Amino acid sequence: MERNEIDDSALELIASRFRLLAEPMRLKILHVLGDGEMNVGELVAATGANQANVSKHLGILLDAGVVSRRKDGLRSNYSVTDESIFALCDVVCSRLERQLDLHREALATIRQT
Amino acid sequence: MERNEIDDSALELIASRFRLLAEPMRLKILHVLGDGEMNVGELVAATGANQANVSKHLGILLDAGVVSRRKDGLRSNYSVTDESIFALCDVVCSRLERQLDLHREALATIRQT
DNA sequence: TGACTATATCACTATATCGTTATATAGTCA
DNA sequence: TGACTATATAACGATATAGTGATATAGTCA
Repeated sequence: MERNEIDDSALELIASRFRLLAEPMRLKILHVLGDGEMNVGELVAATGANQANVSKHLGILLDAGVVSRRKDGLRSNYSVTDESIFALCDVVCSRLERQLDLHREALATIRQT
Repeated sequence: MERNEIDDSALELIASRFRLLAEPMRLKILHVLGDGEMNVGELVAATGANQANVSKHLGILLDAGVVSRRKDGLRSNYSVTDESIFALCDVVCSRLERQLDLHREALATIRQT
């Protein structure tokens, strides 16, 4: 492997991590789970989504190792184990806010000329 | 809007930011652009991808405000304007490395028992 | 045991988007 | 002007995946 060349499988790995967060519903689930452990029923109520859909997304997050599952009788309790998720969202939010600020400034500048 | 409820359009905005980085080819282009401004031909050579494909991805990155374009005659020179991209990749890479370490440790533990 | 409940999974449709070929656009230079 | 070049765009097939209704699975409790 050449220096400064990037391994395609590494790229795919990184991309798949971002793909995980590229769905609004998964972001919503993770945000809700930020308050602490919750079972599927509670998540369905909190997100307003279909039970099958919530379960599917939880399965995807579980496979990726972002959340963990604690079974208790009929219930499945999920919680976030990968806190770096929140760091990523913070970076994105800050950047988006800054971008909006810049646009606002640009508009103001145009108006006053 | 309720407190602690998240606006769906905000979720979509954040998700779209992650979606931008959820493609190996775009990550490759951004990584190459990390070394400095480059035109499309150079990027085609550096990535080994099809010209139409590189142009399309550059267009997407441009629309998102992640890169900027400086036209010079026939050439289009692109450069990264949103450095937060690299911060995001760093967080993901660190986390992936850590996850691999944990798996390695787990395997080692099993072996020695 | 049998009715009931919570969750996971299956099968399916709808949609988004990647990569590609062909072509349009626009700048350069003889 | 006309041939040539660099980039952007259009059109299209292939693939991935989100959301949904139906159903399987497995635990609970009378």
